[in-house]
Amino acid sequence: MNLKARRGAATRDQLIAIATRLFAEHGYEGASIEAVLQESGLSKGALYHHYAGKDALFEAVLESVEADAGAKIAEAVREIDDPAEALRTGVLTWIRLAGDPVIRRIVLIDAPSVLGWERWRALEERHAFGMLKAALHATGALPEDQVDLHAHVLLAGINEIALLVARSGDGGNAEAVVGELLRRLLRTG
Amino acid sequence: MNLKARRGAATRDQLIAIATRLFAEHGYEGASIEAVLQESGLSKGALYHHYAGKDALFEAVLESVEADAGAKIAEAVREIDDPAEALRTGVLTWIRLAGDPVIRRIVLIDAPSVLGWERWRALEERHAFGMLKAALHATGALPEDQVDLHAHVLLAGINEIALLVARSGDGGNAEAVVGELLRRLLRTG
DNA sequence: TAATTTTGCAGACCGACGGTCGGTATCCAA
DNA sequence: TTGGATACCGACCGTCGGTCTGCAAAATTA
Repeated sequence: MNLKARRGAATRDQLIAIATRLFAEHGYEGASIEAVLQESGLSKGALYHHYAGKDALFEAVLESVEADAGAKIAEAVREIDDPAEALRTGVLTWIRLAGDPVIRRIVLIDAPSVLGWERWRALEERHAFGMLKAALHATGALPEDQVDLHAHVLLAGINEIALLVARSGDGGNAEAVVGELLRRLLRTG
Repeated sequence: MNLKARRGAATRDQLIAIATRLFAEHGYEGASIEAVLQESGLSKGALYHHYAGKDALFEAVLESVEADAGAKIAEAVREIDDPAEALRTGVLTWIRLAGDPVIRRIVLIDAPSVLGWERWRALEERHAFGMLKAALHATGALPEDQVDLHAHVLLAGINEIALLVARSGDGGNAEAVVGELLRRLLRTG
């Protein structure tokens, strides 16, 4: 079970790569399965052998995109010891990554609508949201039972800022704004 | 120009009402134009005479839903003099309204994906976001040039809370959380 | 090595859907 | 009265997501 498995994995990778591009460019609705097949040179049978449907393909794309972003953030934070500083850097990295339409369109805009809020939340729990919660927890600035809620509010605010930054191109200002936002939300008082 | 105009308006109202229900129940993708026509007893010609396409119908639905919510919030705040208290009440009313799937699914989940972020923002500016900005401004708690940004972050956080409340059903806790959130975000320091 | 099963993939086919278009009836305005 | 605009009808079309049968090659078993 090796040659065939490798071929299958390669096919999946190819489909994910192409679908990621098309979903980011045209949105979920605007990107057609047939376009993915045409670009990949594969057949419908191949795609539906690996993915149950268009939404499953989208979910796989989302998973891959988030995993990628997560790795980059982990890398950016790797050598930072101070939890508060790590949190700040991680958030700013995330905002910078959201400059890429792949993140913006797929993760921030289309995902909740395509997967439904519940499935979307479950997936986020394993990625951006999970990381943020862990980082928040590490700072120790919040009571244990408030971490989850604050993470929600904070992530929502961060994502909104990311969209604003992407639109205005004013990346420089984001730093100050995020710093201020964190200070306000984390102040235990 | 009266009987015809009235008939047209009535037809539009009917389409909006039915489409609102179906969009809320099945989401934008899951709700078919044909289902709307079947329930209304109208023809395709009628619908496409009034609306340019499915997304235009959705936008009209969204407009109507937001206008409705806006009116309810305005009503809830009408006799409150203290701006800070009005802000708090308005926000809590909005969260309560988001208990309705019509608001949740259409406004909070599907809208950005269907309209695209830009068109969505422009529409929000005339409704929830506009009201919030005005309310924030009235409190005088923020420097003029920070109102817009804070309104974005605040609305994003509020909407997230609304979704959480809707899921957990824990409406009682929302009050305290929102109060705390407002206090933190508006504290000028 | 031979037989059998499983896996990866092909592509014809289908129903549903969003959207178009020519046509008709009714109302209003000149 | 008549010309044009408005509201609406419904047949038709292309596209899209999804299904199904079939097949060759690899893996497994005998």
